[in-house]
Amino acid sequence: MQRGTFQLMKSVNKSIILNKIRTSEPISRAQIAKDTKLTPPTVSSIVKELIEQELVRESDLGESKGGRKPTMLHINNNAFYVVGVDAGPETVECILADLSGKIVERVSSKLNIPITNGQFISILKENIHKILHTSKPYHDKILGIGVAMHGVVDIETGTSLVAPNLDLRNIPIKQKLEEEFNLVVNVENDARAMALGESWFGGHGDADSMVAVNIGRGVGSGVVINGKLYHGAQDIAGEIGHMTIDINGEICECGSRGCLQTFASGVAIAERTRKKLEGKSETITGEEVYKLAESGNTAYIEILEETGMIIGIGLTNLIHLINPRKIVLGGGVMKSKKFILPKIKQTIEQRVLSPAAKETEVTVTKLGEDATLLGAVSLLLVELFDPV
Amino acid sequence: MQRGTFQLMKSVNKSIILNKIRTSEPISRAQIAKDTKLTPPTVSSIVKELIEQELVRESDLGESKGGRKPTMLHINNNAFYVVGVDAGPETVECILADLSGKIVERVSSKLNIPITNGQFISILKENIHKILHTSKPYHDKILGIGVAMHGVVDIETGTSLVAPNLDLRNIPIKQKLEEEFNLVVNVENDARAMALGESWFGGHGDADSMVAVNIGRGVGSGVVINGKLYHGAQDIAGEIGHMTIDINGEICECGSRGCLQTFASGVAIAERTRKKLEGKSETITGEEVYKLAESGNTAYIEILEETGMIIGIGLTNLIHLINPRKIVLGGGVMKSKKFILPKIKQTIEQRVLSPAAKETEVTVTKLGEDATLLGAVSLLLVELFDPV
DNA sequence: TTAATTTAATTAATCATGTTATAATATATT
DNA sequence: AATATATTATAACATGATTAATTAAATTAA
Repeated sequence: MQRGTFQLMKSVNKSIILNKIRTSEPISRAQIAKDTKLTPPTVSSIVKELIEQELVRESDLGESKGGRKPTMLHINNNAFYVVGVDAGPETVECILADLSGKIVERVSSKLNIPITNGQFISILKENIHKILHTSKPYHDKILGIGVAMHGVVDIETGTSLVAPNLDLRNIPIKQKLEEEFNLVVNVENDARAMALGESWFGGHGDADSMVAVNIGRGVGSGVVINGKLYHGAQDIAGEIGHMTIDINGEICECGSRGCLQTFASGVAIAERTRKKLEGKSETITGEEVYKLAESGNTAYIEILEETGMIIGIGLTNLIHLINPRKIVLGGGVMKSKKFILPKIKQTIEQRVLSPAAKETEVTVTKLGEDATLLGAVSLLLVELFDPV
Repeated sequence: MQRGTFQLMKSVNKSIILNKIRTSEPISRAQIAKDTKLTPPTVSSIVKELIEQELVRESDLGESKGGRKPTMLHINNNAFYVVGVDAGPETVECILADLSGKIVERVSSKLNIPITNGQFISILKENIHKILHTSKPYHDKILGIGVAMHGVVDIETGTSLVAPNLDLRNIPIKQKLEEEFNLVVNVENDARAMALGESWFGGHGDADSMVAVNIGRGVGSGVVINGKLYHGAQDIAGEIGHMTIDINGEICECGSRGCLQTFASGVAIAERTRKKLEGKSETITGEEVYKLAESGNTAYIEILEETGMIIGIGLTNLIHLINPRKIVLGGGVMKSKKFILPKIKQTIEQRVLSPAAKETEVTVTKLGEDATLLGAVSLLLVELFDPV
């Protein structure tokens, strides 16, 4: 357990002030003191340090409230930059972003499967080199590299233990990239990174807890409690995709029956459509189901609504167990939000036990395609803003 | 957020030391310093305070390891006492326990249903008065009253919002008892209290996370993370009983279909038995199923094994979402552990995704009948030992 | 205008509490 | 007996929050 030291005391306060500025800028020293209950001298001295570190800057004076005008404070978004990598099952995307999540550089590559561990690492390196090459002016301001990797990740060592879609195992991502770039590297599962990015950049104020669920090729989620990712004892907390909701259901790729993923993933929706509506040999994709529904075809609308209902059941189970303040949904399947989201909400409303918890806010991510990339970036920002 | 103050620093260290003594007594000051990384003077000065507060006492000298003999420290279990109340659906039990959980007084009453809010409060008061009457020597050492109440509880106000089996609502337990006894009163849901008691008294060392599941009349659970109960945003975290595991299952009393509770509770087991094995009019209780299984009747054994398998599916969902270090099972149904527990373990082993998480330790509570009562007691001990 | 009042921020003195260094004590080993 | 080592205590020091006083700049009242 963390000892009580002077450093602890200070870094707690520093983190409180920094986050206050981040979430409420522009804000004056006096206002920070009022809101955080810290005393004015404490706020002043810490702000002074933050300004010296260039993390915070002063701007023009604010409006007076019957006395001296306050000097307003802001985060200096250009103080530092972070490299964010989204290593998905088909592509590697790579960005350079500032502290506000503004993307200043972007490159990407397709992955040619099959691929070896070495080739995969090479592609990561190549992309990051490209980003660094085109962004020389920022070089001494780069905090590190955040990698959002699909599959199972060991966070301690930054190793991808299982990357199912690439059919790779035990890729020492952190080690190889730290060797190559001499920068701090944090690796995290992609759904979890997305959750952190959502909590960081999604404009959720200081919601104490949040779960972000990615519904696409698979179904994954990340749990954020008090601004930090909750991993659980063996790093599988939030593994919602293989939650059994139908003990007699279809067999899942994991070997069990009736996992949420066998109903809700893009592939599963397509499959269900085929069974219900088309001849067995017919092929249809999730995307096409959405388009047909969008064009007003009620049979396809029903399929999507049913999907929403089932996702709602899964989320009700999640609410009953984790009871987060907010749930944020993302991923390809949520492109059909028009049909799916209302049913999800309705199902939760009907099924959640406690009247208070029925209010759990369920929304679709506003970060769109870049949610995971920004999540990768936030893997490093958390260390800067919440070092405790 | 908690500010960084000198008090914080100190209470963090105090709590570290107190818990170290609690979990490792007898232990010397020097050993505490080594184990906790605190410096010897810090340990000495805090221990001095703890001895002055009578929370800690010195005993005889320990064995020398080549130098001065260490003076060993212990928790002074008789320094304080706590009243613990288990307000179940049929009875009210009430104990006085010391800091080690040793029960020194015990009384209980049957509840005659129907009952009013006023009558219920009266019975609580009556029981607590009895306990206090027979334990006068301890009076000035009583820390407070912990109440484990079945149903939905608002922890802030200490109000029982819904007590389904008594058919009562909005009972202001905390307020009424604080008025009557002028002692601190903490109220908590019974399954959660049991979880805290298990983590406190169950000999789990310092497992970082634990879920205790009560399977009896209903199915409930409590989640303990870092020694503290995790409540979630609206106090329903751990509500495992109404987790849907069969979207096409039987209708549950909550209105949904296929909740875990419709398979695993004592009543549900009896019902399933009737459907499978007996004529419709036949009545059999969960207890009888166990006895018949115990006597070697394979049909009944199968029913219990099936129950174990289903509970295993529910727990697998829980592991995937919360991923606790340990799961502890209690409640009436676990009397059939001989038949149920192996199947639970087997199911988890088969279904959990990550090899590491398959190792999640699943055990039956060692606290037995008193788990919930000791949980009620621990509601106050947490404040004493972990004030941060 | 000028003086009084209010709000903002800084400075200096103080206090709480952990850390470092040293001393005191008791025991085991040689 | 001499030396080394473990345990605990004490004194001097360092860190960083807090309190109180001070300066600064604006608004409001006279």
